[in-house]
Amino acid sequence: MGKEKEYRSDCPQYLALDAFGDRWTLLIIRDMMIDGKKYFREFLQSKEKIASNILSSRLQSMEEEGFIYKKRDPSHKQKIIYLLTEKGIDLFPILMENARWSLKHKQVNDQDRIHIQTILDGGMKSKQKMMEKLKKEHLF
Amino acid sequence: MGKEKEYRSDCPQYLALDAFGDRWTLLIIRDMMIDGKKYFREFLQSKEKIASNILSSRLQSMEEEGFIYKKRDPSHKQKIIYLLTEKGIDLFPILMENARWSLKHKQVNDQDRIHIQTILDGGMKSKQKMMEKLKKEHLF
DNA sequence: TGCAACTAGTTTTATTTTGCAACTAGATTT
DNA sequence: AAATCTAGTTGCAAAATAAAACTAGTTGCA
Repeated sequence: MGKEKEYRSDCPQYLALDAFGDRWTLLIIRDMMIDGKKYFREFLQSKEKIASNILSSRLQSMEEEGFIYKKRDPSHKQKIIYLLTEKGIDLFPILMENARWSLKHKQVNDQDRIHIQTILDGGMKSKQKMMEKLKKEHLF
Repeated sequence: MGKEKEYRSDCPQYLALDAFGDRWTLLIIRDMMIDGKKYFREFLQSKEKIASNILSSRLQSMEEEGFIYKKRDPSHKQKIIYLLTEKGIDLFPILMENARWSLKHKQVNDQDRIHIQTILDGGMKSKQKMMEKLKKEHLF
């Protein structure tokens, strides 16, 4: 991992998008944060139907970027558990702002609308609570 | 524009990323919101050096999505002014959360760091003020 | 007035990313 | 023992982005 990544600029926006601005990263983070998914097979089953080669590639990049880490499942030799790092958990506010925007401008399904609205209605307190919860579940 | 866009899911995250999750949209929005750019040539000159065919294509998509609109420049028959709609201005909080994340996790240039930190330090009030300013500048 | 520089693109070709579907070797379940 | 599961891998196709050259018209300036 001696390869230094090349950047087109050092602007905050560019650096953020460079880290997680591909088509799938935030969707995988959502699967982990909102739906509690942690296995490769579970991510494959999301509604958006990511291809396995793309999932494999994204998970690797996300690990290299420091958003997630891998753990063996003690109950099954083949199963890998994917967990969020603190850096990954720090993406939660971005997911929330994305969701807020969608609630205002898109036709969102009712279940998600209620769930997201509940978190948003709780303000900063609610957001921090969710993040603390994620830390408890993911950081060992 | 009778073509109904197809969606892989109705999840808020997916709908948001479908609308602005490509490689360039938020960078162009940044150019408009943060750097006050409004002409094609100006966008071409950003540090990330977008290709003109990509810029042309993205601007069209952004207009179709309802983020921006075009206006003739009264002083020059060829010049087109690109302006943000309210829907586009509603992307500002997302840019701010992206920037916050970068300030924490990436090596951001000092000038941007100071500017972004100032806005973030002002909390909700500061954010709303920026958005009101954008509305005054862009909505006619 | 004529030419250079400018305007928002457009075109062509190349590269990268994503998509689709089938496959793999090993582990677990029936 | 065979079927099903695990996290991938592979090969090819489609879509998005990248790079560089080009275009027709407008403006500025000598």
